[in-house]
Amino acid sequence: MLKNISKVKKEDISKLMVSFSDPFRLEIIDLMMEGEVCVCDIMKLTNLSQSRISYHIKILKEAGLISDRQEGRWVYYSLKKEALFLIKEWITSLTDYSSNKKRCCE
Amino acid sequence: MLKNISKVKKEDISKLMVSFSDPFRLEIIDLMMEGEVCVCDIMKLTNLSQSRISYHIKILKEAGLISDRQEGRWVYYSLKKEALFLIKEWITSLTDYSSNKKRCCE
DNA sequence: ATTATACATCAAAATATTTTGATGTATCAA
DNA sequence: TTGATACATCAAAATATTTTGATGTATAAT
Repeated sequence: MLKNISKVKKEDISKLMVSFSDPFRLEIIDLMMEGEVCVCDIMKLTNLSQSRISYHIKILKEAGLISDRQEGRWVYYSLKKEALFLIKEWITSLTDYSSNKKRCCE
Repeated sequence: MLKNISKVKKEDISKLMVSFSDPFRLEIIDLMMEGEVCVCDIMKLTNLSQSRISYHIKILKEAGLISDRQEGRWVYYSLKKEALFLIKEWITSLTDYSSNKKRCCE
């Protein structure tokens, strides 16, 4: 059995994937595609409460998907390209290496 | 605001991402990279119980990540390349379009 | 100093997911 | 037709995640 073909660690992938597994987090990620956003931006553009947004932001941050930059009272969040590439690399290894092998005899 | 740049639907992505968000499902997916596996294979190669595996398989199937093929008493599961490519397309749109734009004035 | 803003954090409640063990169904072999 | 195997499904319990509303902290404006 070939296993762990990709160099990317499964625990890292799992955590990153959790980021994408919630529709509200996907919304937030979508907003971040435009560039930096603060919690107040997200509040304006979605109907999520402040603490709810902070909670999801925390998940994204702990997964390593976003970085933050404080400027006065504002904290600007943005997607980390390296994390995006890590996922891309992993999913590429999935598509590249996954075989169509049938069970037997063909 | 540019939004939903990728043609891929957010609900589809979210469901597919849920597939990857559990470490046991990642294990199962990993095994499927070799080709078709049945529940009994997964039982042998992991220490998960039969019903537990069936549960996770169901999640993967409902997300559209895997397909099944029955052969006598066995059901063989395998990754659907189309689903993998869908995810790849989506993550590519994320990396391609996400900007490094700072908040203002630069 | 006082007040307002931006956000984090907390504990409790609400909700969702996962696990377990039991039971059900279909296929096959004896 | 009886028994074994492979797997699905179910309900209950266990566990984890998410939401809410309140409170805390830092920054900045008055």
